[in-house]
Amino acid sequence: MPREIATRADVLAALAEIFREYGYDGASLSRISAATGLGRGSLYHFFPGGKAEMMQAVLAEIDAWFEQRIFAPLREDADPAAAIAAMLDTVAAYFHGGRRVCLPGALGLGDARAPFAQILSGYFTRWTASLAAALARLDHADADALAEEALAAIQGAIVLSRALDRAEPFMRVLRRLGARLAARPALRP
Amino acid sequence: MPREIATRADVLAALAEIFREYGYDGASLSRISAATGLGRGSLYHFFPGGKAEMMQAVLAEIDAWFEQRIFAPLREDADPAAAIAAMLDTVAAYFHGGRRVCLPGALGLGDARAPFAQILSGYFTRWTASLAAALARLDHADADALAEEALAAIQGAIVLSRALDRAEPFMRVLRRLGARLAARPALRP
DNA sequence: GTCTATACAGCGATAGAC
DNA sequence: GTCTATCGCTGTATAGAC
Repeated sequence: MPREIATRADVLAALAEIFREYGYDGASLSRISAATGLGRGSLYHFFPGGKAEMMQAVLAEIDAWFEQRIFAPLREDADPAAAIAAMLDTVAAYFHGGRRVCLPGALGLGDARAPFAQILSGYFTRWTASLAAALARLDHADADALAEEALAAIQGAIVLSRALDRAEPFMRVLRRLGARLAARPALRP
Repeated sequence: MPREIATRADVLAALAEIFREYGYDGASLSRISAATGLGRGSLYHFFPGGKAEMMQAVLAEIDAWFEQRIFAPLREDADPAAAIAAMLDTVAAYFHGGRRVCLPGALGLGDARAPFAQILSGYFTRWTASLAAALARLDHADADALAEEALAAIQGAIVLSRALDRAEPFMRVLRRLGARLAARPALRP
C-alpha cells in the first residue's frame, strides 16, 4: 500500500510538472508517457477520462497541498503574522523565483479553462479568504482588499518574471509584499 | 492604399483576438481562416512564415499600440499625473474588465514563448520604464519599484479576474492602484 | 496492469489551378 | 491573390495480446 500511494503521488507530481511546462494543449500523451514512465494503456487505466481527468487530479492535488501548507495555517495558526511570513517563504520556494508557473493561474489565461472553472475559482477564493482572515486577526483594516492585492501581486510577479526571464522581479515583489502585509495601517489613522 | 492598410489592420485585429481567445497552440489555421475570412493560401501569402509570423505581427502591432497610446505619454506628456490616470483608464477598457487576456503576459506563461522572448521582454521592460519615468517626474520616491508593483498588479488582476470569471477583482485592483500611484510617499518622511 | 498496434480526426504547411 | 486538394505528421483515444 505504501508503494502504490507513493507511485500515484509520483505520477501526479510528474504530470503537474508537464502541465506547468507545456500547458494543457502542449502536454501531449507522448510527453506524459515519457515523463511518467507509463504507457498509454496504464495512463488510461488510472485516468479513464483521459487528459482532462489527469488535469483534474493534478489540480486537486495542488489544491490540497496549498490548503494544508498555506491556507489552513493562515486561518488557524496561533500566530497570524508568522503564518503570513511562512506563506511568502513557501510561495517563493514553490514558484522557484517566478520561473515556475502557477498552474491554476496559467490555466485560467488559456482556452481550456472551462472544465476546470470550479477548481480555479475555489483555489483563488480560498487563498484570498484565508489570507484575509489572517490579516483581520492582525486587526488589519481592509483585510479583504489587501488580501486581493497580495494575490494579484504574486500572480502578476510570476507573469513579469516569466516574460523577462529573470527571477529578480518576482523576488522583489514578494519582498515588498512582505513589508506591506506586515505593516498595520489600521493603527495609523 | 487605404483599402489595403485597413484590410491588413483588420486581419491583424482578428488574428489578435483569436490568439487571445485560444492561445498559440489552440489557434488552429482553420479557426484563423474562419475568423479572418482568408483561405490558407492567402494566409501564407501574407505570412510566409506561417503561424509564428502571424503571432510576431500581432505582437508588433500590440507593442506599437501601447507605445503610442500609453508608453510615450507616460514619458513625454507635460502632465505625468494625467498620463498615469489615462493609462489606467485605457488599460481598464483594453482588457475589458480583466476578461480579455494580455497576450504578451499569457504567451509568457505558455510553452511557445521562446521565439517571442525578445518582444515579450521589451514590452514589459518599456512599460515599466515609461511608468517609472512618469512617477519620477512626480518626484515619487522608489519610482522603479512602484512601477514594477503596478505592472505586477495589473497582470495579476487579469489572472484573478479570469480565474474567478468576474470583472470586479480587476476593477478593484485598478482603482486601488490609481490611489497608490497618485499618492506621493516621497513627501511623507 | 502494462504493453503495442492502430483507428481516425485534426494539425501546419505546400502545390498548383485559376 | 485566392482557392481547393493533399501531403506528412501528430494528436487523443481505444482494442486486444500478454
